[in-house]
Amino acid sequence: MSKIKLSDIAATLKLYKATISKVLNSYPDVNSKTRERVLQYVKKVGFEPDRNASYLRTKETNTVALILPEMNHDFFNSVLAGVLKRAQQSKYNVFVGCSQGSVEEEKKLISQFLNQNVDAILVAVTQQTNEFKHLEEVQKEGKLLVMFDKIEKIIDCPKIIIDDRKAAFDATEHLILKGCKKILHFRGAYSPQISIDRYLGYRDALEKYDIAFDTSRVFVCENANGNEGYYNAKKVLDLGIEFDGLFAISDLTAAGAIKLFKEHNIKIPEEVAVIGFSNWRFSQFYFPSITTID
Amino acid sequence: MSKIKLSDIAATLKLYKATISKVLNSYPDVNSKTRERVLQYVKKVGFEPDRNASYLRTKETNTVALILPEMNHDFFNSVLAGVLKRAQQSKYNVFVGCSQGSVEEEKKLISQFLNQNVDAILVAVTQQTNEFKHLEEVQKEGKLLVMFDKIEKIIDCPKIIIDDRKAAFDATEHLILKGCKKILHFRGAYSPQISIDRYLGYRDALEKYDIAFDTSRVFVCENANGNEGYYNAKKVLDLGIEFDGLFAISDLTAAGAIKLFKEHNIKIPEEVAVIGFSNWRFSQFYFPSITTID
DNA sequence: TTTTTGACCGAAATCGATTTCGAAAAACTT
DNA sequence: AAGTTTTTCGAAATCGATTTCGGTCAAAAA
Repeated sequence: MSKIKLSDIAATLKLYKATISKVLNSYPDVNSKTRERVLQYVKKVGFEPDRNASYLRTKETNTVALILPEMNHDFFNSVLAGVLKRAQQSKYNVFVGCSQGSVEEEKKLISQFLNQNVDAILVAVTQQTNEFKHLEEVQKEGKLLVMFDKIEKIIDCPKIIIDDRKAAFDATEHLILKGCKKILHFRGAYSPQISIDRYLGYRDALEKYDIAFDTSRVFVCENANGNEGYYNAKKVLDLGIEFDGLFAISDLTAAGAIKLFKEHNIKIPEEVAVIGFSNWRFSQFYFPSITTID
Repeated sequence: MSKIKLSDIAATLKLYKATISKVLNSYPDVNSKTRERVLQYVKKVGFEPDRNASYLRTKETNTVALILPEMNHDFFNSVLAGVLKRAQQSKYNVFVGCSQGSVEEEKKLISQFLNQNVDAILVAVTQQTNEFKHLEEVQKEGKLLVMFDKIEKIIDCPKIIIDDRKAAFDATEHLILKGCKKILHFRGAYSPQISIDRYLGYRDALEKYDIAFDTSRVFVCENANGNEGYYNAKKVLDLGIEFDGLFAISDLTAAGAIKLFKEHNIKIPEEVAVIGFSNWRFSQFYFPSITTID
């Protein structure tokens, strides 16, 4: 039971397929009466031109690709949900790929998507991405490239990021206004722009309120996960470092730290106020709720 | 800068494009020497046939579509991650769609994906899906249909589900073995098979250990979200119902309930042991950790 | 009445691959 | 050496749409 096609319609309407196509693509050179006749019949049988066939002439597929560095991450999940919703409204279809933090996978995905002739590629590059040939390739083939979250400044294309420095400043200021003086910072890895910016925002806030910056209060969480939060919190206690606040690079890191604090009967937020980053959905079900940057 | 194509390769190698194509599709009627020559050159320039063009003759697109009823849900997220990973290994590309719990969206998505000529559609139907024409349409067009999680028994196709009844039995049994006698059950809506099965598993366990089943200990969470867990827990307290355990339809529901219990200084797990369902990743960072069914 | 214009539609080329079929060349039989 | 089979490759059709271009016919202009 194969699908109905342009020539079938042309045959039953005693027209040529070119005419049908012209109606569907609103060319002017077709009589309004036959136009109506075609439109009615097309609607009746629910015909839609085969997208893959159309591509050959138009070079448009009405598809976009979204490449995420990881799954099971509320931020990327929200992005995905948003992209899907918007695409659906415009009858676009969305390919999704996960690079799993690997540049090699990222390259493979981009190459595959280009081969599939997507109209655009939206990508949040991995932490490790330090070459750009595969990204430039997208533009060379005349496809739209859009970067978000983790970006490459070298590439000239639309980019979507948040003002991490400002947000981190706000988060730290929030703790300061609550009375914290000795604020820990669990930062991300050294190279990504986002962890640098959040670190700088943290320092900006300390500076504004004349709080001395103390290197020993900053800990690195390479992957910004829960375990790192847990173990860095343990390190803080082991080292006997004084603290009354914590600004963590992510909610997951914050949650890990909170878990350890609770195990040591450290009261939150009385003894230590904690703020995370990203508003992962589950935050609201902590008790006490984690404060977070949305 | 347009992509290299079959005829370009044929031209430089002084062969006809048919021959190149035959090499790539391992037809037997091509001399092993010219085969080598072609393969080498193809590898050198990194040529891959245009998938959309190939489709016209082969009717295969090397794409599949995955339709999820909701985003931001760890189970579906894991499914997505798994599908993407497996697809990537086989050089398949994956379209993703979200029906947002609406049958209409589900229909639109299926129609769009069929129009895009995907090779297969994997779908977890919505709660509300009660007609099947759009699902049968997939099979009518000769595409593979696979259902998972929420399924329709009427449709004859591969289906992937977990043994909810057994899992719920195990969860409840776990609580009983910990000493619980008055176990609450926050169940899902009435109609979906999964919430029925989990409810039955709960009763199976009570029966096995000769614990009287008490209707008043069962509460319905239509959407199995955190708020419902919270408010049903409040209802339990307001009604003065005795309890020492809770088996919740989902971890989110469990988390909501735990939040309320903590607000009332009810100790977990000393006064009430809680078990959820699904092993959402964040569970492990609760303190105490939520017990859950993976 | 003849010519010109413009509206409308069809014939055919085209996109980039795949696949069938037939021809030429090589290899093998008698 | 003539006939037969096999190997190897090219010519052309094909998939389902889009798009260009030219032809027909009626209406308007001369």
